[in-house]
Amino acid sequence: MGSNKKTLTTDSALLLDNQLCFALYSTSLAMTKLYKPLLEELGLTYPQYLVMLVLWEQDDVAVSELGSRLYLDSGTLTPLLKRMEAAGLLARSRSAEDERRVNIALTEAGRKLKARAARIPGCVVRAAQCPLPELVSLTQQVQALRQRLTA
Amino acid sequence: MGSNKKTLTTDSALLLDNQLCFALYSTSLAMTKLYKPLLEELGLTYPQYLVMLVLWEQDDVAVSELGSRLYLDSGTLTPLLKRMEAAGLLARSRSAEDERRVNIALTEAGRKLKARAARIPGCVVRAAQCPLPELVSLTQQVQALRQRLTA
DNA sequence: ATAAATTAAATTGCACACAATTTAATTGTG
DNA sequence: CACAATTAAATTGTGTGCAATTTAATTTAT
Repeated sequence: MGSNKKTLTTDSALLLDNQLCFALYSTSLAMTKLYKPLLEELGLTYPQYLVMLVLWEQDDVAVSELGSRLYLDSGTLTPLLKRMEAAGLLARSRSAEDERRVNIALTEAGRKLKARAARIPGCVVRAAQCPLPELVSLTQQVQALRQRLTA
Repeated sequence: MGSNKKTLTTDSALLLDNQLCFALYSTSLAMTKLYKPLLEELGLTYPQYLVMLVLWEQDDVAVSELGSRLYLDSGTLTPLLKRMEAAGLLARSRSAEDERRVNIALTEAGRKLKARAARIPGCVVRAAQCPLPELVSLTQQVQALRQRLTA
């Protein structure tokens, strides 16, 4: 009985649909697909949109600052920011005080894009077909989990 | 006042930390990083581990079946499965009944790997520092969201 | 029965993610 | 002051994800 129970437990722990990690992974990818057509109108990919969210909150930040807000490293951000610079959304410039740092600042076109992005959150909430309080609660639970995982 | 309220609402809707999508995205990436050292011992990447979870539940499935279980397409799965075949974990073979299909079957080494993977869920739950019932509840909420998004 | 439509994988091309390394600048220590 | 340690970006290489297309097999409709 004892070993039988252990086997059952082990098996159920390896079931795909019992995995929180897979729920997060597949739902995050589904979210990205939902954003895709909305962001295509703005000429942004989903990670680029995240960069814009940071910059619309606080312009002129270092790459490392973007990285700590988004949990991404320079290996991801450097090429991504170069593409966004080529698209005319932002400018990359070495900091004068600390030559190691590269500051990222929105261009006028980048700032203006915020107005066109304003409708996106509403579209997403509608697609989620879920009461706003539940979405807020779910967001907080997932953030709390992230905090424990990155601690 | 009316336009002021609208502006405030729009702004808060674009705050990074109010985005469920970003919570899911960043937490999913954090989860993947948590798995990385555990899976490295087994010679698996995280998406490859997901393939193994499916195959340990049901061996000998078509690529399309894997895709619908994992919400991934052949563009992702084909090269991934070729790497797993090269690693000796599974075999790819054209179906006799339907020559369009490619069946994926575990090798003996692939089946045996399940025993070594058995300890992984426990490690992850421990790292999440979260009561099991809460993890189960969160999993179900995220799955429900995925269902609404993919509907 | 056969042409058109559909389906299943594979392929191609692009954009992430990230570990590991490199380069360059700054900080800390004796 | 010199020099080791640290820090910030960039680079390199591997492995996803996915849209769009291609190839080949099967199904459907006529």
